[in-house]
Amino acid sequence: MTRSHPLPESDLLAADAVGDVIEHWGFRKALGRIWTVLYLAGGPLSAAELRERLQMSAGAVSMSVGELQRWGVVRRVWRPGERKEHFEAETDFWKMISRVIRERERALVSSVRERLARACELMRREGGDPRRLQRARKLLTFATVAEAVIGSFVTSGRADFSQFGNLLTLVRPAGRN
Amino acid sequence: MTRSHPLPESDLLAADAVGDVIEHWGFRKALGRIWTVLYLAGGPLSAAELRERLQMSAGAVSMSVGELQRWGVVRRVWRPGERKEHFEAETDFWKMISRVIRERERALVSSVRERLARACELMRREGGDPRRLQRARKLLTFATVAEAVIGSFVTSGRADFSQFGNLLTLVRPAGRN
DNA sequence: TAGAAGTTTCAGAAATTTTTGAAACTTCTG
DNA sequence: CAGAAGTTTCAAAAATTTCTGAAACTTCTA
Repeated sequence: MTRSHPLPESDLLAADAVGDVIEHWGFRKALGRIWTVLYLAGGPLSAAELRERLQMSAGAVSMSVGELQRWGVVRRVWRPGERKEHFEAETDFWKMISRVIRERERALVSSVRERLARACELMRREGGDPRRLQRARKLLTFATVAEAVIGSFVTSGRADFSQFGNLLTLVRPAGRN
Repeated sequence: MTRSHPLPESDLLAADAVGDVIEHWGFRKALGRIWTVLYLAGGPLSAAELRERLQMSAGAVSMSVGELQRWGVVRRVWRPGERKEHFEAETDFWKMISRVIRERERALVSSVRERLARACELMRREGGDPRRLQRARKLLTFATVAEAVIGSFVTSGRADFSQFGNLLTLVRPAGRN
């Protein structure tokens, strides 16, 4: 049985900070806190330990580690002789970030691009003010560029966007830099 | 009085797509829809027109355009002879994006960096497993790099991250790419 | 294989966010 | 200056998200 283990202040601070980042990325704050506690722990913890340290219900821990696993951010590990499941944090930041971008950001931007394309097509057929269509096309171009940038970011494994400089400029009005 | 003007399907499609992007960035979906309607309209619209086209309450329109103005994404324009206020969309994508990043993303990452630094400091004093401190420091390094990258992005006006390649690598484990 | 240990599920509770609608307020006009 | 037109504010309602806790389920052990 696990001894009581009131998370030290320093861990709380870090976990909460990471929680904010993760929330900003559209996940539940709890996911970020759990990952951080596992990461700082340096080794696998059981669901019960997480529960205890983060004061969550059994259900919340179960759902959260489930989601974290689906995102490849936490792994389930088997400890010989232990009855409980244990969980450990993925430590490769790049792996985690690129996966989220690949699966989520990409899906969003591609869906947006598709819908904008459909909107342009509709407008074209409807006829009417050509400048309106022009503006819609500008939105579409932007989405297309964004998609390309994200794709390159994910596949190159590098945060080097310079090759897209001209495309980005394309979208911006003439002036400035 | 404004004639009824049921937003064409194409506009709805586009507005909703942009709404999703904006929601992803942590704003209300309605803000994205309003901006898009204004953007596609190509010229100023009154609150009543927005209200009508987007089927929102007077209060919601007022609050939304207020927020959009605070973010510099929509401007209030005065039309001589008109009693109503009118609003028009900012059209410089870069201006809008960089401002949001400057004011919001930056605030987040800097707050996170500060808190992580505080957590490291606490850990150092508390003593205990030095590897734990090491891990916390790694988080801090990452936040510091992220802050630098964002800063450069905003000030250079360019999506060129290449100069940070080595720093990013610093944070990643040895292997790969 | 009975039962203990551990985990997942999910309906409802709680918390949070967003919207409404109407009153208060402001600004114009005759 | 009275009142009409337009806008903002904000408390309460509605919608949405997240969490809880207990029952159902699974897996291991004796």
